[in-house]
Amino acid sequence: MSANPIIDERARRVLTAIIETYVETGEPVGSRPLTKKHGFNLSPATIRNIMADLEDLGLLTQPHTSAGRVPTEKGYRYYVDACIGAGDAFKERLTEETQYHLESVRKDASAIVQDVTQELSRSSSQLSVAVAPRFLKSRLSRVELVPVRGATVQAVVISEEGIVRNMLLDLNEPYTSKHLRRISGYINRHLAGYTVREARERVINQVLEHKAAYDTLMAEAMRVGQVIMERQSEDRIFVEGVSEALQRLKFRSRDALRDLFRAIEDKHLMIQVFNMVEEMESGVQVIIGSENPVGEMHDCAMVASPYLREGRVIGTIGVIGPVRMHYPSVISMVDRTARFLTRVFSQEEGGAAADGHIGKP
Amino acid sequence: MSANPIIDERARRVLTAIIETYVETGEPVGSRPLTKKHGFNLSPATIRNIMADLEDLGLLTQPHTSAGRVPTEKGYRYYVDACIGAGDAFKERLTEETQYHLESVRKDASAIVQDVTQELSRSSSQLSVAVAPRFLKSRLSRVELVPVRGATVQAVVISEEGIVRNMLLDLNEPYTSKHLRRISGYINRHLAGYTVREARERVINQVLEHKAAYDTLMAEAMRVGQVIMERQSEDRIFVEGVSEALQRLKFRSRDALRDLFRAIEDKHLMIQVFNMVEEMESGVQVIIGSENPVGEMHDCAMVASPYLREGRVIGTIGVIGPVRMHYPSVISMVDRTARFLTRVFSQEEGGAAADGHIGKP
DNA sequence: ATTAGCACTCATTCTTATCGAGTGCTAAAA
DNA sequence: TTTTAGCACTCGATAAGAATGAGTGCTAAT
Repeated sequence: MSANPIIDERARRVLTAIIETYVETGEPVGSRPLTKKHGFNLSPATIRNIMADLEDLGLLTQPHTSAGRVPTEKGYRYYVDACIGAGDAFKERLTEETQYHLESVRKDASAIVQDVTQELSRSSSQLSVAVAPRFLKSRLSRVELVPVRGATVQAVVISEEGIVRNMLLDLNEPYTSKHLRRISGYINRHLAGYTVREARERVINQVLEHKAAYDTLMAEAMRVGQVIMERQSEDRIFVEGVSEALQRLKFRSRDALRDLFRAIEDKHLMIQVFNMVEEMESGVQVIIGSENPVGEMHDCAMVASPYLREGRVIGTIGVIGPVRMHYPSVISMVDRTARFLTRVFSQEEGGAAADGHIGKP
Repeated sequence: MSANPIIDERARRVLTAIIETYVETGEPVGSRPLTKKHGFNLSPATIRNIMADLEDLGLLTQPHTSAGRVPTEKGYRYYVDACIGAGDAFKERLTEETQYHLESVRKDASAIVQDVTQELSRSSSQLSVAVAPRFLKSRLSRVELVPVRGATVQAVVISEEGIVRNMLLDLNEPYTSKHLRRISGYINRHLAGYTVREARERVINQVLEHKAAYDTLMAEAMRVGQVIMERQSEDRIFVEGVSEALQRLKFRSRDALRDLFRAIEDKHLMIQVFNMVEEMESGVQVIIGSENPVGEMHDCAMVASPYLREGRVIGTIGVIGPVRMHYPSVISMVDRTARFLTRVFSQEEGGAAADGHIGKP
């Protein structure tokens, strides 16, 4: 990860300096100004030679013959991989605020992620996106059915970690409370303790076994169980900080910007990207420009990290920003944020999944 | 509403023609092209005279001395008030699709509004916003408490219309299911049948009466009731169609665009605007440019309409677009959409508030 | 009351010239 | 062998001028 052997230390320092001043100014950086600002003990001419080498390696380009140098995507990639020291001065700042916001009012799992996403967008001044925790690997603890009216019931689904999801669903016919308890009883008996994935299989087996449903309630229970399982695995995506994004993301054309948002609004595309991040598994991932599988996102970079519960990935959070962004600080913020979510979802004491602390006066 | 006496019929026709071609082309419209396209039996010179009159009235301007005319905000206002016939050819189109989408999968109240907002954004190709139904005037039917873990419970709140809301909350201490039933029993006994507003008062009175809470459960119940009431009145705002908006909303500066989104992301400001719409009460409202109380929205227009349940306003839905927008069609779409929501929330049969029809194969 | 004609205005577009930051290359210095 | 100084060259960006043409206002004729 650290020492990339292609170029020597000096060239690396130059590359870093170029990228960092380019990120700052947004303008192609020339050799003379670079020597002024940075304390290299080298003349512009020497810098130019190094620049030429870096250009041969494909890490820099010139927009036109007589302009300064601009980093290429490959250049950013190299910079991110090899030039950013692990320990930087950007690590403070985030956590206190975030924690503060979360501690003050308790939320359910999705709301926590949404809040944190918003927080991340604010602190990074960037568009921020996340997928809500998925409970595919979470173990079901209990299901309660609350009659609403007619054949409609509200299902309250609780995982072993005390994470709650709600869904409205229609039964085949109105049942009495007593019958509803029977139905949820069936479900709890057969599915409690299993992950959503396992439970789904069990439901299917049960349905097959009891094809000629000997008990209407049992059949209803199985059907309800199935719907619940299907809904459980649905993904929910949060997008926060549109206004921040508008400020930062300068695009070739306005249409490109619109296409980006179209892509972001398209669940499937985002899921695709998030999956990519999760497959890597090793903390913060940086996806630069055309590395992104989604074409509409070729003009921007994404910094994202999965967050875990008990060692398993349950979701992803990250930011989308211009390729020309301040990676060290953003990477650090995303890392912190993902770790924070991991901590929240892993801590055992029940508070993490509650919404609405009744204030004691 | 219809006949505004300031200008005569012919001038009105000219104004309408100018605004409509301007909306179409986006360029100042001159006298000669206007006579070509439209079948006025008048020469350019005459049109110019009429234009000059309209300019004196403040309904038109010229960007510079020798350009065509452009409508002023006042011009749009006059056009909207006096020139748009009530019946137009734009009334078809929306309803079928929307209904289709809603009928296929059932949702809870907020989700319905969110879906419809998205639909409105798509069909109008505009940024679309809405406030979720507020139940301040809705009557409470029942509250159920489902234990989650420890002292955390999930409250399922059901209104008399079968509309459901969920919230997690922490009790003072863990209670058994039996005790929880007692607590919800108290709440249901004291608050069922009252509107949120009335219930809130009752809670306060109850608390005062039983200051030296003779029953812990009772005290807990009252506290829970209070929290539920407070949460019930919270507003939730939906914003859909950012990508559409980016396409349409051309702004003086990009900063102005960002400011607009900042304003939209600011709940309080949006609520302020929505309140304005609701106070008018008479169907679709058009807020043009600087008529908007929110400064950041001076560069765009908003077309919005409250939606009702049983004659009472419970929320608002609308679109935000450029001042230069095709008002007749947008007004019609917003109107249709609001009426649709009104119908959905007013229809008695229980389906409208259900989420998750269990498909019969 | 309407229209034709004409002089005038002024944003837009195109051309041309200038400027200057920055490079590459070569030859000298270290 | 590496670094530096010097110089010619490139090319975007800016500015100034000239031509274009759509559109108006005004006046006089219909």
